[in-house]
This record gives sequence, structure tokens and C-alpha cells, in this order.
Amino acid sequence: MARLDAAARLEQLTAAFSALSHPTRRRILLVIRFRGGAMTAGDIAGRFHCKWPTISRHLRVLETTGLLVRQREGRQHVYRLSLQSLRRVKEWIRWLEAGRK
Amino acid sequence: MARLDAAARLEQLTAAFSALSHPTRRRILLVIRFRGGAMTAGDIAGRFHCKWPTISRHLRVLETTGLLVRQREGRQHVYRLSLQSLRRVKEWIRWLEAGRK
DNA sequence: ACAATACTTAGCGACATTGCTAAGTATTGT
DNA sequence: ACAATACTTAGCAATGTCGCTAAGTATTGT
Repeated sequence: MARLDAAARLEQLTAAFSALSHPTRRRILLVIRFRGGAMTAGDIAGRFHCKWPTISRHLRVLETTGLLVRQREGRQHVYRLSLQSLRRVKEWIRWLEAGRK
Repeated sequence: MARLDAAARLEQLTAAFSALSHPTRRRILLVIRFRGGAMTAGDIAGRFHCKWPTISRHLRVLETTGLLVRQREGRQHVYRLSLQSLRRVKEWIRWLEAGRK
């Protein structure tokens, strides 16, 4: 399995930072975390003031970024945290702070 | 000096993630870092393909986020890294990962 | 005083994002 | 087969972002 090329990594990083730049999306991640790492779309939507389709789209953004993984269970959609993409974010920050080439 | 209230911290976090979500702005920070932590606007602009006003605006975004500090020196504007605002970002990530209340 | 340098600010057009409502789809229950 | 549940997808309006060019401002040099 080949590693991601530079362009793809750049895009992933951009996607991750963009995803995290919205307060609601950050809250979604935290809510799921504090609820054990997995929640259904409905339970998530119920904890926010904006309408369901809005949450649904935020969830999709988080999913395409790789921060959440969706899994069907009957008629519910369970979203689970998948924080590997945070690794690139943390790496980038460390890199900036360290200043190593 | 009172600490920032919750709303202000939320905004700062949003601002920081938004600022870092643009590849050019991330590159600007890295370029400055690898050049010793401080550069003039002109030197920065010279290392990018987009036009000067575009870079100027990116610099202003980074400045208002607190990631850069501007200082006049004669007719040049020197931008210096100021990475304290990264602390909140790192804290947030750690908080998400740890899952502590 | 005037020109040159090193920027920033203003303003435009193209495109992306975010909220909404309305409509669609998949699964379960009767 | 039909209705209900649990969503998602489509599409709209308002607003924000990003590139550009043109114009403005502050400092230095002659």
C-alpha cells in the first residue's frame, strides 16, 4: 500500500483544519467522545439547536474528513470517532513549533 | 487581567482553525519559521505565486488570529511568529483525545 | 518638494459554506 | 402492502472567502 503523496496529504490537512474550524463540528466530536465514542445521528441531532439536515451535513463533512466513520444499524446511522486524521494535524503543529527541516 | 470567557475562547479556537485551514497560510507560517521566525512582508510575498495583496490579506488573517505579530521597521513590516494561540488548539485536541470532562 | 519603495486597503467577481424547508430513501412494524 | 421511523439529499438565500486589479498610505532617498 503506497503512502499518500504530498498533494493528497496537503489536502487532508486542509480538510481536517477546515472541518475543525466550525464550532458545531467541534462540539459534535466532543459530544460523541463524552458519550463513549459512538452515537446515532438522531442522538447527536437531538443535542443541538440547529435542524436535522444541518447536523446531517456536518456529520458528512466530518465523515469525509475521516474524523467520523458511519455504520448502518437497522434504520439508524451510528457515527464513531476515528481520530487518526488528527495525527497529521498534530504532526504539522509539532513541525511548525520545532522548526526542523 | 481577567481570563477570557468561554465565548471568546470559542471564537479564538474557531479563528485559529480557520486560519490554519488555508494551505497558503500554513506555508507562510512554515516559511517564516524556517527563515528564523521573522520576515518582512516583501520577503514572504516573494516566496509565493499569488499576488502581493493576496499575501497581505493572509498575513492580516494570521495577525488577527494572533499567530503572527506585525512590527514596523522603517518602510518594511516585519512579521514574527507568535505561536501561543496554538496552545488552545493543542489543548482542544488533547481534550478530545483524552475524553476527560 | 518629488520620486521611489514597501507595503495596505478597497472593491469586484467567482465560488464555497451554512442555515433553512421540502422531498426522497431505506428499514421496521402491522 | 402501508404507515411510521430515521435518516439523507436537493435546492435555495444569505453570507463569507479568495483571487485579482487599482488606488491609497507611510517612509526613505535626492
